[in-house]
Amino acid sequence: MKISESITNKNSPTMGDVAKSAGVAPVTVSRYLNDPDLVSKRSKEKIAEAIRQLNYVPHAAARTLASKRSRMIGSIVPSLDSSLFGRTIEVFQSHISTAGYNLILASNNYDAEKEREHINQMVSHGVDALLMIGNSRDESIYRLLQAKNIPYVLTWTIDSNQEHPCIGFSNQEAASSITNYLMDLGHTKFAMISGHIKNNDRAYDRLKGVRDTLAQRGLSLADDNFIERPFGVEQGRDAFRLLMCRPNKPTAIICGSEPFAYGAIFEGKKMGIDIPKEVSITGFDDMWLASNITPSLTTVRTPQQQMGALAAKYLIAKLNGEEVPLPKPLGIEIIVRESCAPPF
Amino acid sequence: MKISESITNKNSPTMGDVAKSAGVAPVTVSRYLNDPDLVSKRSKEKIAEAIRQLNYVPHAAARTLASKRSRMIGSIVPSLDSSLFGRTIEVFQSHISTAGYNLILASNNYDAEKEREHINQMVSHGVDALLMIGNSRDESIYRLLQAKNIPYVLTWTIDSNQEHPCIGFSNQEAASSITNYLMDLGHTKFAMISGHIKNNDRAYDRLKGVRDTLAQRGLSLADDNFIERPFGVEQGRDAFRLLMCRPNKPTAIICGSEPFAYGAIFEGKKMGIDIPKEVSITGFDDMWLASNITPSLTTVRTPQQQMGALAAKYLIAKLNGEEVPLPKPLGIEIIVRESCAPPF
DNA sequence: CATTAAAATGGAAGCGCTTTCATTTGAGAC
DNA sequence: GTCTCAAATGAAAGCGCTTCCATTTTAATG
Repeated sequence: MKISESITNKNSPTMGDVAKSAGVAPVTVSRYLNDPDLVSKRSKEKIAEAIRQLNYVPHAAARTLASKRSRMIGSIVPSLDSSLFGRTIEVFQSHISTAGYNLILASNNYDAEKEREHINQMVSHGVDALLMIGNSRDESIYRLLQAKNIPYVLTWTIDSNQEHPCIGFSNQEAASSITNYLMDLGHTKFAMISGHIKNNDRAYDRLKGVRDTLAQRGLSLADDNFIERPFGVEQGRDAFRLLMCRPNKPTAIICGSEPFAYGAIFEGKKMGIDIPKEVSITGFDDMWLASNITPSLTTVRTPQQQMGALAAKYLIAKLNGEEVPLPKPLGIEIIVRESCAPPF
Repeated sequence: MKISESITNKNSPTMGDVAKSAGVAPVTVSRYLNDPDLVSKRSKEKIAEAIRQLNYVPHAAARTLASKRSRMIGSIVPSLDSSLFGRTIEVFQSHISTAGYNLILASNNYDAEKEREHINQMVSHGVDALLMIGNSRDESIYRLLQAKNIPYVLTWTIDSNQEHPCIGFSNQEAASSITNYLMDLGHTKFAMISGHIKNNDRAYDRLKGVRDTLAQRGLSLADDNFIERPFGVEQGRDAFRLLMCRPNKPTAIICGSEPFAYGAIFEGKKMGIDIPKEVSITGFDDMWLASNITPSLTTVRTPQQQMGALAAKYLIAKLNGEEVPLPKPLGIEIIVRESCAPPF
């Protein structure tokens, strides 16, 4: 598309202007834009020329109002501070953009009330579909979306009740796998560093996965070995120090989010604690640092980009009126590296 | 705001419905929404009640069409893959959200043509303002925005010609500072790992900063000591290996982007090259790893979040019709850590 | 060349809101 | 009570597009 200079004063040219200039009716221009097959070759050429000359840009709000389709898809993420959701969103945006949709994005800083407000605003803006992270939100939000007939999809989670379409993986299973892996190595004294459980089903499920799996072999997570913190490397450092200064140290620390694990490893180095000899550390997500850090991090690889791509495909298919099967949970994978060893 | 269930069928309630239910004219409801001071207390109460009962959500597209204000602000970033722009955007979004604006976001993957398309779409969507990164784009884009009277701001850059409002810092000066710092340490054999220069004024300016500053002391950057790569840790590793396998190794490597520096440090460890004894490494941006990595990274701290906040403030003031002075360049700061030392 | 169906086009209504301008209402001053 | 001015309200137009339905044109066929 070319952007040229012939823009008149304040007022942008409208479809009517294009029509006049091309010698056709406005409705023909509309068809040219929305379904070119309905327009003759001759008209097509004249219209194309007029559009170029006038530098016409269709008025999306008017289209939305008339057609009840905004060609916008909304998304609310908990944070853009790490690249975690950024990677999902980037892929998502790229896919929907190819299909002619725009992304309207908000970050809610892990605040449920803010999320609700953002969703409301997005509904008001007439988003055609919505991508959300996780499944910790009020029922009324889903009801609103259903009432307004807005397709939506939840990522980073699965919905065991099959009530909502999810493109994600089982956080519980993932946590379970990594717990089993550590128990297989011989660990019995566990700790977990986790994000805040409240309003965060991912964190909650991971905790549950750890607890249940431990229980299956008669173990448990002592209350003071479960540390809740806001996400971040520094918080991981703090938690690690707290844990390792205790008389009864854990031999394995499961981190519910990767930055915690990085923090633990950094702090271990500073404290002169050998990882994995003295304590094993696991991460969650497999971000780029995991393979580069020393010791490299044993972690769970989550399908960050795949979720973005599949979520986009799902929603677009839905918007095209196709019958889409409820997506299946995605697989996760334990990436074994150097940060874990049998307890000494 | 409460989201309740009483939504009728397909059709959402309109302002007319609210008006009827409240026993006032639609226009009064409009005033209630846009300028409540104009409405009597009695009407206010009735309208509030009606809105709650009907679960009315204003139709943003209709508002946009009628008022010529979309309450959306657009932004195009080169990438969301690292958290670099994510942090700026997160703060930006949070600020504009407080002022009642929504963010419409696209990532263009460092592709100029994609950016142009996205801008066009955003203009079409009637964004009230636009945030862009850097200053490498066709003049016609600026002309379009000016013609449409859409305020915009460029971040991560300054505009020496004062043609465009920028909230940023001088990449050239920043690069110059770090080069001087290294020269002061005694280095004479320099290399640089940089992102692709084309369509990236930030990368270009940093290179220029290095070259010019070197030249001031009679030094220069040998052509094959300048390595251009896509951004990323792996690329940093590759470039580092390439550089350090040469007969005539550099003693200082300036990285135009932080992930390159991380890659260099990781690869240095793998190759058994001592940083900073054998070679000094500098980064650019001061992301969270810089202080945690071993050796910790001497780098330039860029005001990532400040730019987001100031850009939001600037645009909102502009949209409120206030006279806003052209923002001044932001300061940068060299953060000295462990990754640099005098050449041996 | 008439006939018919399909392709291409146009007219008009209306999406849900804001804007402009006109009118009504209320409060205070004399 | 009457007058005045401000506050509060309303009626109507119209933002730029799409949708629905009707009409015209074209191409295909006997």
